[in-house]
Amino acid sequence: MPELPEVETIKRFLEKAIVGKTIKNIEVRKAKIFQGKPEEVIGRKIEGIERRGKMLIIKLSEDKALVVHFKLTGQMVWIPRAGERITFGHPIPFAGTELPAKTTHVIFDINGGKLFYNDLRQFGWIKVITNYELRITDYLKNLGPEPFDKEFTVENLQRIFSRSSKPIKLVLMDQTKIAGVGNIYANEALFEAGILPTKPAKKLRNEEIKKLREVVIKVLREGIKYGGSSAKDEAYIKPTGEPGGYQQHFRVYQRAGEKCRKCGTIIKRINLGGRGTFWCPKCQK
DNA sequence: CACTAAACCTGGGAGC
DNA sequence: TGCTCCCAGGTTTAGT
Repeated sequence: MPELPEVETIKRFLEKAIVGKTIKNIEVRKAKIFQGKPEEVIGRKIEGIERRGKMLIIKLSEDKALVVHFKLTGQMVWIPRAGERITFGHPIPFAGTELPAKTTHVIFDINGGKLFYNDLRQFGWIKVITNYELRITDYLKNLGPEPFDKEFTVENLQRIFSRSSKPIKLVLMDQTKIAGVGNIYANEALFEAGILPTKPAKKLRNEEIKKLREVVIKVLREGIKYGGSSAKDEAYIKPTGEPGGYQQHFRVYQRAGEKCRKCGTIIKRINLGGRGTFWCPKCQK
């Protein structure tokens, strides 16, 4: 799912919707998704929402936090309590259906409304951890730099790329090297940079690395601006229940057989590292 | 060590 | 209708 822009969209919404409120109850409908004890969370106040890579972190009072990974099809939908004044967003109950849906696996009862965790393919998870574990736990500690942070420099990327002969697309998507870039934004960034997805990372010229850094930031910002990508209904939607809009702007992703928006050449598709990989044979070298 | 395929799940859509 | 196959915003693990 959700890559950096989608998780960031969820983060920004939840900051407005639930920070300062208290978790009154949790209903766990699928035990493997909620990893921890509900009683360690019930009664705690939501103090802040953070994002690291593709993970959402909900900071709670008394040294606890929830870490959420949405994987491919995780969603969080906020439904305000009846009568609750809605000051932003326009909640649509899950594209017209009632919540909980059959894909709803965890329900947070929060004063002011309910937060639903839906996940069609059930790959995602929610972990309850302490702030200490937040600092040392490997799935957070081993992440590479955030594309919007100051460590995301050309020099760092030169070092990272020079050490790998793997296709550049696989390196872009390696979370231990760069945090938050997934299949959609890797495909889109490589098109914008004019670089073949299969080009070995160590063969990128300095000019290409400089350009790639810029367009990674650019496509992620665009994704956030449009509220993320909702290429399919059952995967990512915004916490309001509405789809994101970035799929309208895809340059190559899932456009195999269609014309390149820049030059008209037919977009190609191959399987690279088990993932659909799309590119324009004329614009990307 | 590097690379690939399978696993975890539930669909939607195309083709026959 | 229905069957088979491929596809899907991610990551880990087993196998070569």
